[in-house]
Amino acid sequence: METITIKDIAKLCGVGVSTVSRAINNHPDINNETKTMIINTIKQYNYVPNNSARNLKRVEAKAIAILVKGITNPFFSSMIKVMEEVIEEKKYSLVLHHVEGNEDEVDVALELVKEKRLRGILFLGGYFTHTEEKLRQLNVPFVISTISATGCVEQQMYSSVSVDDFEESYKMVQYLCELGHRNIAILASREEDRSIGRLRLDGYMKALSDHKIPFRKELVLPMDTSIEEYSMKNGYVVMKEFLQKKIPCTAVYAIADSLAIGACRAILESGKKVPEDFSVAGFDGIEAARFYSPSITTIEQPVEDLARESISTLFEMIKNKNHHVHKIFKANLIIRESTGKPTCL
Amino acid sequence: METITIKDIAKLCGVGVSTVSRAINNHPDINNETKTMIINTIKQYNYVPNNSARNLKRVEAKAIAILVKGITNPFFSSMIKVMEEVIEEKKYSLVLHHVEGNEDEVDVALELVKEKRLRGILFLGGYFTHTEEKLRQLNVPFVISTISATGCVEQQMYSSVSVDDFEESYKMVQYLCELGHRNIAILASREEDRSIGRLRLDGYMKALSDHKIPFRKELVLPMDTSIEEYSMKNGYVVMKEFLQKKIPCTAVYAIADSLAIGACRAILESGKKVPEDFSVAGFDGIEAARFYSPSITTIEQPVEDLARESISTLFEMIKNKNHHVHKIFKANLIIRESTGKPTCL
DNA sequence: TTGTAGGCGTTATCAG
DNA sequence: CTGATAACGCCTACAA
Repeated sequence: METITIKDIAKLCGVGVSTVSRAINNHPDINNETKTMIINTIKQYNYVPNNSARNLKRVEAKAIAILVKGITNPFFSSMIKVMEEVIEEKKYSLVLHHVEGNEDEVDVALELVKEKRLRGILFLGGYFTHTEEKLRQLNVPFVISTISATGCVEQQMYSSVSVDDFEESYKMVQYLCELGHRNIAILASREEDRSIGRLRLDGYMKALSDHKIPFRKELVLPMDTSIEEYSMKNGYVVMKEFLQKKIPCTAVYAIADSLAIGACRAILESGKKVPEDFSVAGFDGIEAARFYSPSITTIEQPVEDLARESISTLFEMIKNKNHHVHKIFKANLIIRESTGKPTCL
Repeated sequence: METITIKDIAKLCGVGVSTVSRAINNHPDINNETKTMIINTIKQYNYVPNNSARNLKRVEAKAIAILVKGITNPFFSSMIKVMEEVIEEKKYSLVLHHVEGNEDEVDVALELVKEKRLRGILFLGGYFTHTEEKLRQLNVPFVISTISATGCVEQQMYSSVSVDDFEESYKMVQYLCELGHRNIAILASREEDRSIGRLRLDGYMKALSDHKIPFRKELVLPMDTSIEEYSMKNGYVVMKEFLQKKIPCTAVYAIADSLAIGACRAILESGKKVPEDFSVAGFDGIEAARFYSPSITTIEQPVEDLARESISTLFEMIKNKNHHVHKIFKANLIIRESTGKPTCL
C-alpha cells in the first residue's frame, strides 16, 4: 500500500504517463474514451497527484496567495471571505497562508512564491516596514491591503488599498469633541508602533489640537504588551487600570472595536455607565461592536470595497506589470449607543 | 534576474551542489569555513530553496498539519495558538491549513499528506461524517479535536479529543431547569446537523425530560441557513423572529456563545431585559461572552487541555501506530450575569 | 571533507 | 491522439 503515482496508473491503464497527465489536467488532445477509462481507474485506486511535483514542474500556476498576519482578527476574516469568492470567480487558485507573530511576512512570501509559483500576493495585516531591497526580491506583483502606505519605501513597487487611518481617526475624535468632550482618553497601540496604530494616534492628536484641546500624555493608554494585542482583554485590563487613577475623563476612543468592548466592560464593572459616565468609541466596524450592548460607535471600514479593490488591483498588476495604485477608501462613522454628550460638564 | 537555484550557488562558490545542500541543512560533515562562505553567498544572492523540490525528495518531513474548518471561530483561534507553541517545542514544523466551507476536509488532507509528506494531522471543526474507506486512505495518524466521536466509523482508526457535548449541554439545561425555568428555547443548528449541534440538542432534550418538562418543537430555533452559521447575526435574526411570535418563554439556551450574544441583543432591542425577562446561556466560553454585558453564562471548554492533549495524542500515535484514544474532557459551567431565576412565574 | 550522478512525481516537448 | 524522454530543484548514496 505504498504511495501510488502517475506511473502506476499509466501501467494499470496500459497507456503512457503523458496520457494520464492529459486526462488529469483536462487537456484537449485526448480521446474521450481513454480519458474516462483513466479517470475511472484513478478513482478506483484513489490516486491523488503530488502537488510538490506539480509545482516543481509547472512554469506558472494560476495561483495567488493571501498572507494574513493575525488570523484571529475578525475584521480580516470578513475580508478573506470576500476575496475567496472573487478569486474563485477568476478561476485562480488561492493559497491562504497565516504568518505567525514572529515571522517576517516578506520572507514567508519569498518562500511561497518559489514553492507555489505564485502570480501575485496579497498582504493582510502586519506592520510592513521593510527595506526596499527586500521588497524588490519579491518579483511578483503584490498589494498591501488594510495598511495605509506609510511611504517609507518607493511606492512604484507595489499597490495598496486601505482607508485613511489618520483621517478617519480624526473624524471620530472630532465627533467626540463636537459632542462636548474635552477629556478624551485613547486606547492606543504600543509606543513603538509605526503602522496604523501610529496613524490613528496622530489623527487623535490633530483633532484635539484643532479643537484647542491640549494634548495630555496621561490620557494615552498604550496596550499591555503582556496580553494579546487588540484583544478585548487588553482593552479591559488597560481601562481598568486607568479608571483606578481617577483621571478626569468623559470619553474613551479605542483604536479597535475589540479594545472598546473590553473598555466598556471595565467601565461597567466599576459601577459607571456607558454612555452616561463615559462615551466609548471604537474603530473597524466588526460584528461584535454592533451586537454589544450598548452597541459601539465606530468607524466602519468598507470591507467589501477594500477586499474587491485589493483583488482587482492585484489582477490588474498581473496583467500589466507597471500598473500600481494607492487607493484610499472612505470609512463611515457609525454612531450608536455607546457615545453621547458628556453629562458631567 | 531569473530564479536562482542551488546549482548557481554551487557554481558561484566553486563547490559541488551537495556541499551547498549540506550547508543549508546543517549537516555535520562539512568544513566550517566552506560552510560560512556558502552561507554568505546565499545571503548575498538572496537564494531561497524551493520547498516543492525539497518536499518531493524528502522521505518524510518532521511536519504535522492542522486542518481547520471555520477559521473565523474564535474558539479555534485560541486552540491553534496553544498547538503552535507545543509543536514548535517538539521541533516539528506546522502546516496550518484552512478548509473552505464546501471542501471535504479528508480530500484536502489526502492531498496535503502527499505534498508535504506529513507525519500526522489534526482536524479542527467540520462535521466529520466520512466513510471508513476514505479515512483508511489517509495512512498517517490523525486526531479529531473538538468534535465528539460520533461513533459512525471504526474508532480504532483514529483518536479524538473533545468535551462530551451531550453531557455538557445537559448540564447547562439542567442548571436552567433548576433555576425554575420551564419554557426554555434552544438556538440550535440546522436540522440536518449530525455533529456537535445534534449532540447539544440531544442533551437539551434529555435534560427537559428528566425534569418532566415536555419537549415543544416551537421552542427549537434552528439557525438561519442564509446567514453565516454560528455568527452573532444569526442568533440575532433568529431570536428576533422568535420574539415576534410571543411564545411563552423565560430562558434561551444557545449552542454557541456567538449566537447567545446575538440573541441578547435581539431581546434588549425588543425592550426586554436579560436576565430579568429572559435568561440567556451560551456554549464554548469565548472571550466575547466574558466581556459582553451582561456577561454570558456559558459552558467553558478547557481550551488549553484540549489543545495539549490533541497534540500529545498525535505525537503518541506517530511513535506508536497502534495507539489511539478517545479522550473526553470535562467542561465548566460558568455562571455569569445573563441567567437568573424566572421572574414571571 | 567533498563532488558526481541518479531519482523524487509531474508536466512539456516532440516525434510518431 | 499517443508515448518516450527531458527537465523542474533538491537531496543522498556512493565514490573519491
